[in-house]
Amino acid sequence: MRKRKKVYSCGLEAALAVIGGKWKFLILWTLSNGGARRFGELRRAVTGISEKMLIQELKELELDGIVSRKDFKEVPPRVEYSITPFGAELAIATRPLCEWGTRHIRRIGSLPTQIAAE
Amino acid sequence: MRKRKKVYSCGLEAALAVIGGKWKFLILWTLSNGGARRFGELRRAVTGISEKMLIQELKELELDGIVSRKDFKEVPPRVEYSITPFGAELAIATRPLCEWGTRHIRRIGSLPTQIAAE
DNA sequence: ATGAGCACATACCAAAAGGTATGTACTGGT
DNA sequence: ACCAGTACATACCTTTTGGTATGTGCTCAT
Repeated sequence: MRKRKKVYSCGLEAALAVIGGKWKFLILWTLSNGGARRFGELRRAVTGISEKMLIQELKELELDGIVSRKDFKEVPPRVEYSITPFGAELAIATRPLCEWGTRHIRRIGSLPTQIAAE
Repeated sequence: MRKRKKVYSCGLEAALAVIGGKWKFLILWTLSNGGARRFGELRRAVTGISEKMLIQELKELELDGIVSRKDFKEVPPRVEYSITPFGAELAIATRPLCEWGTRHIRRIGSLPTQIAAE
C-alpha cells in the first residue's frame, strides 16, 4: 500500500514522507487546532475528504507516531484521534511554510495553471 | 500537464502547490546552497533526476517565480538557473521542516513501510 | 421495520505523477 | 567519420495516488 524509501537525501524529503500527500497536513492542522476529534468530526472538518482517504491517512499517521488513536470500546463505536508530542513538533515545524503560503496565497492562486498546450 | 486549484484551504496547501512533488524542493535546496547553476550542473547535483523531470520542474518553478532562467544565447547552449527573492523566502520557510526531518531522519527511515498485508 | 449514524473495510476505476527512450541542432575533440 | 556534450522536446508507458460505490455489525429514533 505504501512504499517508503529508507534513505533520504535531505530532511525535507524525510518530512514529506510523513506529511506528504493531499490530506495529511490538513488533518494535522485540524487536529492541532482544537484537540482530539472523533472520526466523524474529522470527516466533517476536513472538507472534501472521503472516508477511505481519511481512515487511510489516519492509519499511516498513527503508524508514523504523528497521531494517536483511542478506542472507547463503546457501541456504537467511539474513537478519538489526537496529536502526539511528535506530531505537535511537526506541526510547529510546518508553521513558517504555512505562513509563507498564506502570505502569498493570492499570488499562488493567480499563477498560470497550465504549463503546456494540449 | 499541471492542474492547479485556485482556492486553498490553508497556507501549507498553497505552498505545496508550488514546491510539492518529488523533485522541486531538492532543486530549491540545491540552488539555495551555492547559487546559480547550469542545467547540466543541476542534473548532476540532483542525483537520480531525469532530464525530462528536471526541465519540467524548472519550467514550473520559473512560472511560479521561484527560479529565474538566464539564457546566454551562446552556442553550444549555456543557460543558468538561480533563485529569485521570492524563492529565497520560500527556501527560508522550509528550513524548520527540513530541520525537523533531519532530526528524525533515522526514526522516519525505520518506521513501518507497509500498512497492509497483501 | 425502516432508516440513520457510528467507524470502518474493500473492490474497482480514473487521474496524476513520474520514468525511459529517443530525437534535435549545434560544436569541439579524436 | 564518430562520439561527447550543450539544453532541451516528445512519445510512450508504468507506478502511484486518489475517488466512488458498496458492504458490515451494531444501536437508537421514528
